[in-house]
Formats: sequence, structure tokens, C-alpha cells
Amino acid sequence: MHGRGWWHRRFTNHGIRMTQSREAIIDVLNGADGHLTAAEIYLKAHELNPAVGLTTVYRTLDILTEMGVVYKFEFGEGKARFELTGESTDRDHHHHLVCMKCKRIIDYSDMLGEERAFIEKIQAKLAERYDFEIRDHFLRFNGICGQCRNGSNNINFKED
Amino acid sequence: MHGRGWWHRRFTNHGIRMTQSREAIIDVLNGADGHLTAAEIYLKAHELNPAVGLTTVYRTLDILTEMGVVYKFEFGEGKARFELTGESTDRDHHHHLVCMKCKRIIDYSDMLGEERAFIEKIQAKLAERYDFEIRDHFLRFNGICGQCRNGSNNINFKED
DNA sequence: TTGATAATGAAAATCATTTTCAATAAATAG
DNA sequence: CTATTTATTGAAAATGATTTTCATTATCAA
Repeated sequence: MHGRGWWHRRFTNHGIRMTQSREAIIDVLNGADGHLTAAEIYLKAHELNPAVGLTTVYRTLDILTEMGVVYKFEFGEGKARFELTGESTDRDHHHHLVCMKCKRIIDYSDMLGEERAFIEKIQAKLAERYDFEIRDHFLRFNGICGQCRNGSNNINFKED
Repeated sequence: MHGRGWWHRRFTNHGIRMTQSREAIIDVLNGADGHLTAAEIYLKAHELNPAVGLTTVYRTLDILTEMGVVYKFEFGEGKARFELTGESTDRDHHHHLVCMKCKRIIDYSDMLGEERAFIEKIQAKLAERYDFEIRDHFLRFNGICGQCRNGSNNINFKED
């Protein structure tokens, strides 16, 4: 249906070339579950095609992020994580639970309806009040997961 | 009222010493409007007390973050920003509008009531469903601010 | 006052990301 | 299909934020 993938035209339309390296990188993103590090993407892409270099991974991720094909997250780990933007209804649904101790990231999608309604309402108000064209949003809850709550290494500064 | 600041006891209670460097750093955070970089904090603290080193700024910010006295933000600039957690009702209200072009950060606090109600509801559900003890949350809207929307440098990948 | 040890700054080490640059490969014109 | 233009490449060096090391110093509790 799509000769060399749906992105081919999207790229060439903008004078951007579709190269083998980029193809490998997109393949990796396609096959991944999400939240990949640039280094992780490099590893897998380099496996698919040893010609792929880390620099190109960074450069391609930049382009894809600009294009809106890829999402770039920062979870406070000192490095970014990337995820292919789905084509489903959930494309802009980036809601996470992050454990402050073990750094586990839970990508939740319950409560979609409620949240969407709320977010859209607030978004409209903010757009008007601050003259902002809002493109997307992140909602993140930080906390301690069940496992870590039971675990031992508890230097609990929080309470007093 | 508080001999050497309210943190003194908070520190020493945990076997953590209150030093001049730390005092300077906390003073800077106190007097700041918010969203300071480690380097920016270092500059000001070092001005207050030339004995303060950058390393200590990082170390102190870590501790303060652990303690919950300070908030650490990542806005995708490749460096963290820190802000003193207020003692007001808004202590956990970290809601931002970030311009994807000029990187300007607007800290909005409209719609507090609405948001709080919503967030608390969802938080309760998530806590139960995922066995998570939620400590705080971030809500961030990315977009393009009015100024940038009118500006010239518009390579617009977004719309096909 | 003093002793145990937490905290220090400077310099070196890391780690993610960016830049430089000469060589290469993709699109397009012919 | 070939030549030509020029975007793209990878390797290596550069950058920038943050962390670690380590010998010295300062804090606090007794």
C-alpha cells in the first residue's frame, strides 16, 4: 500500500531524504514498545544495519520530533526517551506514573474520557488567556510504587 | 522566630549538617522567583559567599530535592531547573505552559480550583489501581506562544 | 574543647548530546 | 541511465551538565 513506508513522501515533500539509516531507525521505533533512549535505539538500529551511527540517530530523532512523528520525553534521568506517536486516538495522550525510587514508568491509559474532557476544557481557556497555540500536554504523577514502598532502602526525608 | 531558619532543625534531625554553603544556597533559592538552573544558583550563592563551589550546589540541591524542600524540573533544555517548594496551598501545583520555539516558561495558576478537584479525583483512582503512593504531579502544555506564532523562523513541519 | 565524621572545593571523570569535516549516497535533471 | 547537486553520513573531537574522587576542613554532639 505504501511503497516504502508512509513516511517516505512525508520526508521527500520537505526536501528531506529517506536514507537507509533513517529507515532502520524508524523500523526500530516501530517495533518498540516505547520510551526508548537514543542509545537504545542506536543499539538496535545498528544491529539492523551496522552502517548506522549514533550521531545519525540523534539527528534523525530531532527531525522526527520536529515532524511530530516522534515524541520526546524527559523523566529526569538526564537523558531523553523517544516514542513513536501512534495514529490511534491516543496520539496525544502522554500520561505517566513515575516511581521516584526505582524510576519505573507506568504509561496509564485508564480514565481517558474524563481526562480528555478536562484537559480540553483547560486547554481552551489557557490558549485564550495566554495567547498560546497548544500542541500537546504531559500529565505526570510522581510517587512510590508498591514494591518500593515495602522495600528496605527507605531513607524517608519526606515525613518530618 | 526561627533561630537560623526553619530548615536548621529539619537538617540536623537527619544527621545532616547546616553549613555556610548550604545556608547561602538556601538564601538564593528563597530570594529567587523560581526556575533557577544549578549554574545560576551557583553564581548567586558564590556571590553571597565566595567559598561556595558548584559541586556543593549540586549536592545541596540533591538533598533539598530529596527532602521535598526543592522541586526539580526538566523542561527539555538539557539541564534541570530548581524551585523552592512554597509553604502556601499551592505547594504541589506545578503547572506550566512551555513555548516549543522560544522555550519561554509560563507558570500559570489560574483554574486552581477546577484542576485541584480533577487531579485529586484521578490521583485517588490511580493510587488504588496501580498501588502507587502519589506524592506530586506535573501538568505541562507545550505549544507556540503568540510572539513566536507571528515571528519569521517558521519551518512548519507539523501541517504536512 | 575535642574527636568522629559529614561536608567541602578543585580537578578529573562521566555521560548525553552537538559540532566539525571530509567522504558518500539520494534525488533529480538531463 | 548517468551525471550532478547537495543533503546526509559516520568518526572523532568538542561541549555542557552533572558526578566522582580525594585530601582537607568544618560541624556538631559529648
